[in-house]
Amino acid sequence: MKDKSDATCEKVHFAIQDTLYVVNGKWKLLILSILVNNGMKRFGELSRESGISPRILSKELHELELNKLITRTVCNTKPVTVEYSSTAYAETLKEVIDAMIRWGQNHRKKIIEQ
Amino acid sequence: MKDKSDATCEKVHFAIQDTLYVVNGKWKLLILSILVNNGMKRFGELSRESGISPRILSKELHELELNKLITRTVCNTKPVTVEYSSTAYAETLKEVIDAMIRWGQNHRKKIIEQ
DNA sequence: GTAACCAGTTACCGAAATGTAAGTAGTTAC
DNA sequence: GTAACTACTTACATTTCGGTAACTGGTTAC
Repeated sequence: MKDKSDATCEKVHFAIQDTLYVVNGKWKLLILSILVNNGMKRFGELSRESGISPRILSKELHELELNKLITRTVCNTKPVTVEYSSTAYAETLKEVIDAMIRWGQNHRKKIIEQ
Repeated sequence: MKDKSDATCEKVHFAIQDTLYVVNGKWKLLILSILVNNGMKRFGELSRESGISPRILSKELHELELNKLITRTVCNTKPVTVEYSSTAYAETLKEVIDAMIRWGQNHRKKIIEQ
């Protein structure tokens, strides 16, 4: 260790693992970025716009809801529609999402330049 | 879409997926955070401090090296030791790493409070 | 009554990620 | 020569992830 105590290192270790545990996989951060940046979406819209199949999307939305990152609202339309929105808590992930978007855009540039 | 064109949404989509592709899995961001925040580490140190088994650590380090995020230096010690360091390019990921550390620490607090 | 739309769910499958345990290879100390 | 240290690699098993296809259930329009 150069400049941090063992305990601090351990905290950092846990912190990263905790975050990864909540937003793991290929899709959760993408779904959140769509909802956080564009507001409410219906199930079908999310599926089409993200390219996620219904089975996976359904599972991911359940998990995000369990972690209080999105809300699910059933609307009294005919046929029924369901609206998914990001919660205020999900806004706290915006920092992570935006950092990843910026890095990905920059990385793509770097790769193309070569 | 509320405030963004389809093309912009698509770019955001790609950007997130690109980032996830480079730092996928349970371990890469943890390894990078250790190297970025604490400087050079040897193979054994990394394995012990992160709790990653040699097999996985070796694979992850190879992939990080391929993406120019770390460098591998063999030292003329007896027995030979190998030093891993983060590159300048890895520093550009610090924004993502630090955002994840902050979010994870805050999230853990939230969970414990309940 | 049959086709269509919405929001899923179920069954099944293959690939990828991760883990454990043991082994390799070079060097040093006793 | 045997044990111990370094840095891995190999073989194997298991778990998790993600994908396709088909199906359910409720409603509406024709």
